[in-house]
Amino acid sequence: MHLSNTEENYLKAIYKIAERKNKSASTNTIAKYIGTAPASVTDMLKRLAGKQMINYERYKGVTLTTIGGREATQLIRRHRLWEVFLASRLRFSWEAVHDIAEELEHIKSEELVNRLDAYLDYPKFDPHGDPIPNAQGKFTLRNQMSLSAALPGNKVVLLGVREHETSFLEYLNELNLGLGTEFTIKAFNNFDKSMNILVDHNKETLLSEKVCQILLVKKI
Amino acid sequence: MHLSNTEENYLKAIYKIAERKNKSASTNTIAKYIGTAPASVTDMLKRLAGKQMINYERYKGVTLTTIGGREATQLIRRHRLWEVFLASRLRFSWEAVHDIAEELEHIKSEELVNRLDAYLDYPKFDPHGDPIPNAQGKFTLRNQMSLSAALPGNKVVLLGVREHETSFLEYLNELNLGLGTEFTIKAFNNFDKSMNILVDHNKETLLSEKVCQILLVKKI
DNA sequence: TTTTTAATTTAGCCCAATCTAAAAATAACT
DNA sequence: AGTTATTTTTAGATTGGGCTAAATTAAAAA
Repeated sequence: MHLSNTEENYLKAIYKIAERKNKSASTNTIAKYIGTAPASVTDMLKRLAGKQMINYERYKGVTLTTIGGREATQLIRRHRLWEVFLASRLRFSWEAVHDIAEELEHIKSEELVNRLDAYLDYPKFDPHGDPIPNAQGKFTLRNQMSLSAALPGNKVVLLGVREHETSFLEYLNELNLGLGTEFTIKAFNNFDKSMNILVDHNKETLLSEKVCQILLVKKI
Repeated sequence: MHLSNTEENYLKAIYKIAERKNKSASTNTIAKYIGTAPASVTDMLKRLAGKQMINYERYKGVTLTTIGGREATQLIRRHRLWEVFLASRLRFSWEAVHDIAEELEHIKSEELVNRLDAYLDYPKFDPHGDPIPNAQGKFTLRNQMSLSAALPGNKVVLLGVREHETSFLEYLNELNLGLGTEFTIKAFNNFDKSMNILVDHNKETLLSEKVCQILLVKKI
């Protein structure tokens, strides 16, 4: 089944929304995610339903069908593999890879993505710590939790981020926080749910609640 | 100036036609090259003229403007660099790289193409022997001639091919002819302008006039 | 339960890129 | 030069992907 770039982007959006909210994706949510008018989303949902990619019933929100889910997973696989290529081979910084991979992910060649996978040595995680599905669509799971769930005194390592926006990643760079960075939680501030952490032995940093929720860590 | 993939393809077509025929490209020629109806070409030519990419006058054929030519050259640069990547890094065969590079060439990022160039060590020629323009758009020139111009007794090396179609390249593979292959011209057959060549010391091969015109060689 | 608000869909329009059929301009022949 | 053939352009339609404004349905509040 041939899908246009736009159709693929809708499937990815539906997949990600469902993943986050853990339920069917609504027209409005999709519109906000893609950045289009809700009316345009309705049109596209009808098309995707016609191609058996989603389960669509008027006013009820949508879910991916089996083949729709497979398409979305493969798209994510391509996106994240290209991110690894851009970061590890072309030396792009982690905040630069996302936008370029948004274009590269639409290149249509099974052979290409599998050869790229092999060339990169079958990486399991992308430069933001997100798992890369294998050719069968299976994700590698890992012990990780939101930083919000960690406690003062815990020593943790940063495994991933839930937000890929350039400005956010640049902010983390300024704080010397990158994948693999280890730090200690010095204090939890109950009134605003912010945290004080110690990264380099030399300076203590304040992280807002929002940032704590975005960071994925593991206790060490 | 933003150009759509389609607009870029038209510029590339005009560039290649002008290169071959050494004059302005006609509507019909472009239509045949792109594979669309002449009427569609006329529409597009008006749009490209509006964007100052071509010099267009009704019924007169078109030529690229300075900026149109620069766009075309950069597109060719991207195409050929991706071909090198696919062949040298991902181990694709020379007949497989063209179609995938047709998609990759449209990825819009100056930074990407320049980093790719560096990663590949600034290659000067692609897997079909075509020269790769540098970041300034300059092509590397080389002493080469069509095999048709070589004479019996000459020993030559294959430097390039003027035709990238999969089936043609597969045909060359069967004849053990690849870039860098050395062979001797045993005979020129005047009645049909075909040639007998000797590749591996073991077997003599007949090449038709058409094939001889397509192959680019250098005397050794 | 009725009313108000919010979400969703329909209706009608636009632009890019294509098409076919018909008209117009140029080129080729006799 | 005049007629025919070819090339190119115009006219009008179609499809994908989008829009706004208005209508409809579902959800929330009174």
